[in-house]
Amino acid sequence: MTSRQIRQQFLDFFASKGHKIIPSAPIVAKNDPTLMFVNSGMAPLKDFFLGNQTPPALRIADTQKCLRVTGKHNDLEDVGRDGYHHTMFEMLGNWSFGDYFKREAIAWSWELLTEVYRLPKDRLYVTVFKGDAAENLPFDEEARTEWLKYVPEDRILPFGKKENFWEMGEQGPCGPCSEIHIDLRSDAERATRDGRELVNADDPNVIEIWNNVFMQFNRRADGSLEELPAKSVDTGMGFERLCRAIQGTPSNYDTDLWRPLFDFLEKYTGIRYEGTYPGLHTDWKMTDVAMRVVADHLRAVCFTIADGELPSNTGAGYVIRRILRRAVRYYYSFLEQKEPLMYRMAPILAEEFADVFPELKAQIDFVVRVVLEEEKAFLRTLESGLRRLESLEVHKGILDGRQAFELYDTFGFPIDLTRLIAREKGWTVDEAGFEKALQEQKERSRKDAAKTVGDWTVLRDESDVSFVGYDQLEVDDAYVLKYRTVQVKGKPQYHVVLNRTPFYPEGGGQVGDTGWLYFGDEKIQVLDTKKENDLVIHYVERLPQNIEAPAVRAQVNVHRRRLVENNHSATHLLHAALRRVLGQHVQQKGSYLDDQTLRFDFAHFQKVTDEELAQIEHLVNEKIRENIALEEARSIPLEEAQKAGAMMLFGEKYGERVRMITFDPTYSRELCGGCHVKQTGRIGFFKIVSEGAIAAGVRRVEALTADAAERHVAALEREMASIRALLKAQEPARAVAELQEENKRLHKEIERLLWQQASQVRQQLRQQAEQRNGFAVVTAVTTLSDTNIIKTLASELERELGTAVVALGSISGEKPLLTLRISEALVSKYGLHAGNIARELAQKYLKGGGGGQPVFATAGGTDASRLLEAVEAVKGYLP
RNA sequence: GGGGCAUUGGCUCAGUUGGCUAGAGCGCUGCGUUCGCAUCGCAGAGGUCGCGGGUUCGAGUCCCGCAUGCUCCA
Repeated sequence: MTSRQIRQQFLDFFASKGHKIIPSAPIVAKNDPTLMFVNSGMAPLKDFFLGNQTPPALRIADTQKCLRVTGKHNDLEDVGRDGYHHTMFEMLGNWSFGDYFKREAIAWSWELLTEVYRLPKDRLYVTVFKGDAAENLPFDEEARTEWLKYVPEDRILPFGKKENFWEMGEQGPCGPCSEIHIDLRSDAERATRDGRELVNADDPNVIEIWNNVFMQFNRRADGSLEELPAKSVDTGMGFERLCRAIQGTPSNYDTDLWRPLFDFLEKYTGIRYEGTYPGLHTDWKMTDVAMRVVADHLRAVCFTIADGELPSNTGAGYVIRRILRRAVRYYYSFLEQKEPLMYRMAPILAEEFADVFPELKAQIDFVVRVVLEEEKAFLRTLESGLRRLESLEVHKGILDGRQAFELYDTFGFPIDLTRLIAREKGWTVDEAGFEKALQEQKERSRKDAAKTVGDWTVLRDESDVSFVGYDQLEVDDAYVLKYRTVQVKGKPQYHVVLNRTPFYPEGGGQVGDTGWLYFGDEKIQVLDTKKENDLVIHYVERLPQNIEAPAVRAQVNVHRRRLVENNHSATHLLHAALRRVLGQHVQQKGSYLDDQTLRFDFAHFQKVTDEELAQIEHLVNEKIRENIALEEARSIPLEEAQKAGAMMLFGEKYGERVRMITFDPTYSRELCGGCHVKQTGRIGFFKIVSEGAIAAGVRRVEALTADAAERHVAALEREMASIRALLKAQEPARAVAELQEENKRLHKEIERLLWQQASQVRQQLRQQAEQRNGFAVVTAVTTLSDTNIIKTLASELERELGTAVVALGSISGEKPLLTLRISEALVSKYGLHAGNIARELAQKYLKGGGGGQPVFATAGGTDASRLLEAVEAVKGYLP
C-alpha cells in the first residue's frame, strides 16, 4: 500500500463515518502567541475546544502539516540520527465536538487499523489511564470496557498521568487518553521478550501510532476539575510511522515517502543510502545520517516557505533558517557538497505532494528561489568562518572557548564544524568556556524577554465577544468581561476585554484601532487593539476606577480609522494592479498599513521598472477615480468565494465562512477581514514612494494615499522649486551635473596651484639648508596650510637632500603644526626619534602634544606664538 | 525584543597601542608586446574611510547616537 493510498483511506474511512474532511491549516501558527508552528493536528482547532469559535461540523477529520523542533523527546539536533523523529510531519486526526465519545472512537480506530490497513492484531497493544489518587481521578473503566470488545485483557495496559492524561494548558479542557502501540520487531525478537514490557519504553520498534484523547473535564483556574457537559474526542496519528507499520519497513525513512529524495541524493552525490543508524548498527555511516537530515529538513523548509514564512533572523523565520542551515552543514561536511543542493530537490517534493498540499507546487518557483538564496548565503558564511578560523592563534593546542563562541555567535560558524576542523588540526576545543559563554548569552536574552503576565480578573464569565466595527465606530452599552495587568520591562500594560467592541484588532496587516473608553465620566485612552485567540484586547493607558460600569461607551478614533481604511482599500487596488501589470505570479507575501502609509510585499523576481511602477500607479488612480462602490459579502461559504474567483493567500487559515471584499468584480476580489472605504473615490490619490527587495524573490512597494500622498507631492514640488530658483535653470539635473563637473575641475586646479607653490617653497628651503656633521638641516615656518602638502614637502626635501633633518612649522586655522622628518641613517646612527622630539617641543612651546615614528612625526598645539622657537629648537637635539 | 560583529575605490579585503603622503589583489582606461586573442609589461583614472555628534594639537583608528547588513539568543 502506498503512502498516498494510506492517507486517502484514512480520510475516506472517516468521511464514511460522517466526518467532514477539512484541508490542513498552514504550518505557521498565526494568532496564537504561545506557538510559532502548528505542532499537532489539534493545534489549529484549539478555538473550537475553547469555545471561542464554532466548529464547521461536529465531526471532522484531516491530515495536518506539523513542525516540531523542540520538545521533550525531539531536539532538532537528534533528527536524522534515528528512524522515527522528524521536524516536519503529517498528523492524521479525527475529532468529535460534543458528538461521539469513547465507544465510537475506540471502535473506529480498531476497525481502521485492523480491517482497512490490515495490521496484525497480535502486534497491537492499547493503553488506558489508570487513575490518579492525588488528582481524585478514577481509572478509565469506560475505555477499558470498550477495548475489551476487541482486545484481550492482557494487551490492555494501564498507565499513569504522565503517559495517559492530556491537558491543553494550565486551564481548559483535558481528559484521559488511550494510545495504540504496535510491536514491529522480528518474530525471533518477539519470542525472546514480551512486547508488553516495551510499551512506553523508548524501544524504536515498539511505538505509539495513535493517541485518542477523551476530553471530559475542564481544569479551572484554581486547579480543580469539573465534568464537561459536552464531551469531545481529539485523536492524532503520526502518518510517517503509520506508513512504516503498514509497509513493514525498518524505519520511517524507508517508506515510499522518502524514496524519491534519497534517489536524488544518491544520484547527485554518488553516495549510496544504506539505511544505517548510530546505536543500531556497529558499522553505521555518517552519510546515512546526513541524507536523512537533508531529506527531513527539506520538507520542513519547503512547506513552511510555501505557507508564507520566509527565512529571517528573528522569530519563526529564524527557526526555518536554522533548520535549513543544519541541512547545509550536513551535506557540506559529510556528503562533500560545497554548492547549493536542496533547491534542486524542492520540485521533487512539490510533485510528490501535489495532490495533498498543492500550495507547494503552486509556488515552486518562488520556493526554489528562496531556498537557493538561503543556501548560497550560508555557504558564504561558512567560507568566511573557515578563513577566520584559519587565522586564529591557538595556544597549547586548545582553542579558546570564547573564540569558538565568537565564531559561532558573531559569525554564525557552527560549533560542530569548529570541532571537526579543530580535530583535523590536532587541537581540542575548550568546551566549558564555550558553554559558559552560550549560557551567558541565553541568560541575557531571557532576562530581557521577561514579562510577567498577570491573571485575568474575570468580571463576567461570557465567551461570546462580538466585533461590530465594520458598521459602527461607537457603542455605548458595552461592559468589561475581564482585564489584566502585564509587566513589560518593568512597565505595566493594561488589557481590557469588552463584550462588544467597534475596535478593530491588529490583523491582516492592518493596525489596531485607537480611541477612547468612557466609564461614566472617566475617559480612558485606548492605545492599541490586538487579538489573542480570537479575543479582542484593548490596550489602555490605565485601568478605570469604575471598571464594573454597566454601560461603557467605546469610541474609535474615527479620523485615524478613515485614513487606515483608505490605505487598506488602496492595498487591494494595488495588489490587483500588480497582477495585471507584472503577471499572475505576483502573490502577496505580507502587508502593513496604518494611518500614515502602506507597505505591500509580494513574490516577484526582478526589480519593478520605473515604467511598470508608473503603469501600476496610474491603474490604481484610475480605479480610484472610477469611484467604485465596495461590495462586501460578510459571511459566505468558502467554496462560493472560491468560485467567484476571490484571491486567497497561501499560508492563511480560512474558516468555513469567509468575508469577501470586491471592488469591481472584474478587477479586485479578495478574502479579507479588514476595514475598507465605501467608495474608492474616498482614497483620493495614490502615490508610490519606493520599491525595493526585502528577501530573495520578494519585493516591497511603499505608497501613500489621500492627504499624505498630496503632502508628499507638494513637498517634492517645493523642493524642486527651490532647486530651480537656486540654479536659475530650466533643467536642474543638467545644471547640477555641470556644477559637479566644474567643482571637480576647480578642486584639481587649486590642488595643482598648491603643489606648484609647494614646489617653489621646496626649492627655496633647499637652498637654505645648513650643513652640519655630514647631514643637512632645514628649519622653517612656511605659509602653507594643507597638512598633506606639508607632509609631502618634508619627505621630498629629505629625499632631495640625501641625509637630512627637516623641521617645518605651519599654521592651520589658528593652530600651530610642527612636521619633523629625520633620515633613517641618522635615526639608526644617533638614536634620534622624531616622535619624541616632536612631543617634547609641542609640550614646551605650543601647549600641545605630538608623536609619530622615529623617522616621521607631527605635533600640534593651541598656541602659535612660539612656533618659530619650536622649529629652531629642533637643532638642540641634533649632534 | 536583547547581545555581538561589520560598513574603507566597481568587487574582495589590509590598515598594529590615535601621528609614515589611505594601501593590495581583481576589475576598468590608455599605450606597448601579438596577425588576432589569452598572457605579459608600462602608465593612469577611480575613495566625503556608512551618516551625525563628541574627545584630542591631531580620528579610518577612541566614545555616543542613528542607519544598513551579517550573526547568535529569546
